[in-house]
Amino acid sequence: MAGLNQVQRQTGVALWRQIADRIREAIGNGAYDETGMVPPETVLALQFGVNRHTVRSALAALAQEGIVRAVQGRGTLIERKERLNFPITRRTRFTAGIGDQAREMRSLLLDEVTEEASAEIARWLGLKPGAQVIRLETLREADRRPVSKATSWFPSERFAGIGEAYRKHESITKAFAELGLADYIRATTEVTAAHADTADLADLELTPGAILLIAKAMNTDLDGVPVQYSISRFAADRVQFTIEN
Amino acid sequence: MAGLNQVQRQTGVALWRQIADRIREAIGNGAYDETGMVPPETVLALQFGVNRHTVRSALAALAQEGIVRAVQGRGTLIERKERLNFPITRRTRFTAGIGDQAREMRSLLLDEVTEEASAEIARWLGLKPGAQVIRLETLREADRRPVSKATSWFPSERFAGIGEAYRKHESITKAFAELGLADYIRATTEVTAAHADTADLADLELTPGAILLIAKAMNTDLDGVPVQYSISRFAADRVQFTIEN
DNA sequence: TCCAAATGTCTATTGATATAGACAACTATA
DNA sequence: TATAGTTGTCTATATCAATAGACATTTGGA
Repeated sequence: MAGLNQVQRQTGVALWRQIADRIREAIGNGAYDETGMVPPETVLALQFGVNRHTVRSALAALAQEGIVRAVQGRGTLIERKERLNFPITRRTRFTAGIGDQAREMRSLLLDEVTEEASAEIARWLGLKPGAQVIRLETLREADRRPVSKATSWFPSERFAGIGEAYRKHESITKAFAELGLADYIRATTEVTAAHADTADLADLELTPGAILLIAKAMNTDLDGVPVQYSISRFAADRVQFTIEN
Repeated sequence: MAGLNQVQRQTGVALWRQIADRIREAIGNGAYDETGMVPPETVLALQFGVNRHTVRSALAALAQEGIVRAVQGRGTLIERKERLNFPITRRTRFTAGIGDQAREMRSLLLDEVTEEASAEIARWLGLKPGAQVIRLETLREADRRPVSKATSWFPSERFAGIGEAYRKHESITKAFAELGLADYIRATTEVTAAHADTADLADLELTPGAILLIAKAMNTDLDGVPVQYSISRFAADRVQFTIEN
């Protein structure tokens, strides 16, 4: 519980938002698991050193997100807490990696575009700048809650029709298989964190100030030839990455 | 440059702070590298759709952080942009990993405590709960800028005196070597992201709302016996992790 | 030397944020 | 069926955040 009662003033971040962020994280970390409830508003106000109304603003925001539900006379109940574990290995696959952590996994194809590779994409895929690549915009959900949004690039020639295959199977692995690539390997992953921009806020159903874990990944076939480069943006309060060496 | 002009109102995060965060990130991503300057205030105000005074608040905050410096009549110069790359492999070592990305690396020992292992720490280190462990609190700096703050636990019996050794060498690797452990391996790393709490804000010289990349790591000796468990908190706008498989 | 372009400063006004206090409404339980 | 404990609602006030406009000051180049 220590470290929870820390908020700062005049920083451009409203107190109610700082408090909402702290409570959301505390819930995710399993504090309050014994009671299944958030402490009373008066107690939280005392802990954070703010007025009860300020705490109420924070709880209202969390209720809006569906994380808690206030019941007059009883208290504020915790509705949902989840943090998926996403292992990163040579054999990283999104759907299989989530496995039984969610009952229902969905992968939606938002957009498919054939375009010329930028310098960066060409470098990652080992192509000449300006070579044709297929770009897929995808959204992944676990139990109907958006988990990540990804942009993926594929060499156009080798993987023509991957968009259609992905839409059908809702899986990169199966789409690759349909196009004759039976196996592939995660070569590199770069992880950073940043604030969500407006588009991500909307697609991932987040609130401003929310954090994204960003994974830039390159997959190769068994011969080491790049087959996919992707930039995935994960809602940081819903996932963690695990790297096993 | 796309996606830069996105701010939201009435979210508990002041516009000037949202704008400051976006500009800081844009600088880190190498936008503005051609000129070495941030666009004029009037241009930024137009891009973000806010008043020029609001942009000035954002730039004032960045100037306070030492990232930009405004010069009347000329413009706003970029003073500093850095994002260290931190590779995560079986042979992950902090100091060697940063390598030549910084001229000067420092590792400070803030605190050393011998305590009983919590259930979680005992599990990670393969000890019985309540076994004696040594906890080190450390702060790492690159070119005098704090990069990460870490809490590490070691089996007390095997690594008595590691605090002193670390203080002397400013390196876990060298401290291990002095205590007879010539080599070790990074077994697992868990990566999450969260908002910085007050203690981290102070130690890492961040502003509220700042993001941390959090790496929970376990190192073993060559026989697979755990030798260290650590929780490191990195300033997200100063680092990225790279996982090579 | 002048002028365009940029940052610096000031005043005024509006809306969002935070505090303060009082009381109503509801729940569970003694 | 009281009553303690909790959330819900209302009013009032002070401070911060954002907009708006005007003008000063500095720089660099035509």
